[in-house]
Amino acid sequence: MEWNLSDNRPIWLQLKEQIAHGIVTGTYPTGARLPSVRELAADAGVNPNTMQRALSELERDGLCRSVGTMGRMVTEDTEKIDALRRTIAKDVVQQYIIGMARLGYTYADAIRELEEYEHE
Amino acid sequence: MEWNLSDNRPIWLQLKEQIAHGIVTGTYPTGARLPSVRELAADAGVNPNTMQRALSELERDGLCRSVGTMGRMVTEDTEKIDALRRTIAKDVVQQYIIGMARLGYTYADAIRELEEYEHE
Amino acid sequence: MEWNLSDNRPIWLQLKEQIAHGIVTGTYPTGARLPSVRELAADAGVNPNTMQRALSELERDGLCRSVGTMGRMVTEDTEKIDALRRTIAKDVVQQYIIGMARLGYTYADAIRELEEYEHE
Amino acid sequence: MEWNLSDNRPIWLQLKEQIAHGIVTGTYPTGARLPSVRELAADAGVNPNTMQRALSELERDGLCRSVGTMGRMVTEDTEKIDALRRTIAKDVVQQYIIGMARLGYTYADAIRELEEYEHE
DNA sequence: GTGGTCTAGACCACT
DNA sequence: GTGGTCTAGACCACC
Repeated sequence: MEWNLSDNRPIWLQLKEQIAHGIVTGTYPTGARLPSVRELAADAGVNPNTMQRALSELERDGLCRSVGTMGRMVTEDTEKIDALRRTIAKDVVQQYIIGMARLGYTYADAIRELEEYEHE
Repeated sequence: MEWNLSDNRPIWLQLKEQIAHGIVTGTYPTGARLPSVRELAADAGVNPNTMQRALSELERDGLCRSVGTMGRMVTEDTEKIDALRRTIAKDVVQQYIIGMARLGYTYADAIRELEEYEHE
Repeated sequence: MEWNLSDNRPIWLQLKEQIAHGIVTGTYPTGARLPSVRELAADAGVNPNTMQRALSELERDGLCRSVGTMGRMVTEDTEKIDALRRTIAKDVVQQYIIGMARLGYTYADAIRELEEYEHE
Repeated sequence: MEWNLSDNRPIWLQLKEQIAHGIVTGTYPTGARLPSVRELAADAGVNPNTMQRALSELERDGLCRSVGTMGRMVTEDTEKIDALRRTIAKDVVQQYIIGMARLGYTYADAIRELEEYEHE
């Protein structure tokens, strides 16, 4: 997994978001075992405690669960994962609108540019 | 200015892009003086040589020009800036499509989601 | 405040419960300022991080909120506090039933003993 | 046996109460041999002298007796044990009333809550 | 000074 | 080995 951490926002939050993204995109498939806290932490180059927090929050949202000494499993509740997908998509849409707005494009402009993209 | 540097692409390129973005969005208005290389480098936390390269490339694209001891000025060629705006917008559009595709959305889905966003 | 910590259960959980109890019983009145994390931690004889966690969880439940540099305030949502009171009461009732059951008393016995208590 | 010692009351008293509780609930059955003072003290993590005091008081109440080199035996006087059961039950009842009172419940409230518990 | 976050390192219980 | 918890100590942003 590729980790992209900027400061100015809590690292654990960014980790959580990126793991959630990985769950939705299939990096961590439904029902699969997640790497251990220590593995993930080493991979991302953060302290295990920080990664632990990210995973705890993820678990609180019902996206994974710990299975004792077996590690953590991605939830098998596909409805929950779909809900997450929609939430992330909403955010992508909003970021697109904001990005275009910063360039001086209105909401209508943003739609038009997107539609015109096909014809190229 | 807020610098957001990831490490898997050339730093100077990312710097160039972000300064270009600043020119388009008005952080560095048409005809205004850019901060010095050393200032920018210190602000971004990079080596002045790296920032120098970013600015040289920017100058090569005609988006700014050195005026001897006065530092660098943003171009006053609004047509050039508009072209840059359109280029960046194209990239934003493409990134949006890619982002949605990673979530499993087709091009048509991406348009629909964008159109539905207004109704919320 | 009197802290009563047993091991074999997470300390942060016990801290949270006891602060919640304090909110319901008026030790920390509605809308009042809570002592700082460091004060509470020193008072309870635990690490500030542990107390921090207890308070974060309390905040997540909407029972208090941080007000930047002003510290934490107990919520003013009396309905929420009443709900907490009912939750704690339920637990007290259950503990009573369990306690009596361990002594060999049935549920009906437990009620009878309670009713007879008045006549003494 | 699980020992739960708080520090604002004499340790020996708490030990005595908990052993008495164990006699009533069957952890130490009627007529059975109690563990040695040293065993009990080690288990509870207290000084043997403290445990010795707890057991002496218990013996003074007639709930157990030393049998020379054989250690201590729980009394076989079931009437005495039943009396103890009633005494402890009275205390449980009182603690329940106090606990509910701290939450703002009257004696009548405490009875009502207990009766309503069944219907859930 | 406040809350919040992060790191480092330790301990424990355990499908 | 795993997750979970706890401690110690540090840094930051905000007033």
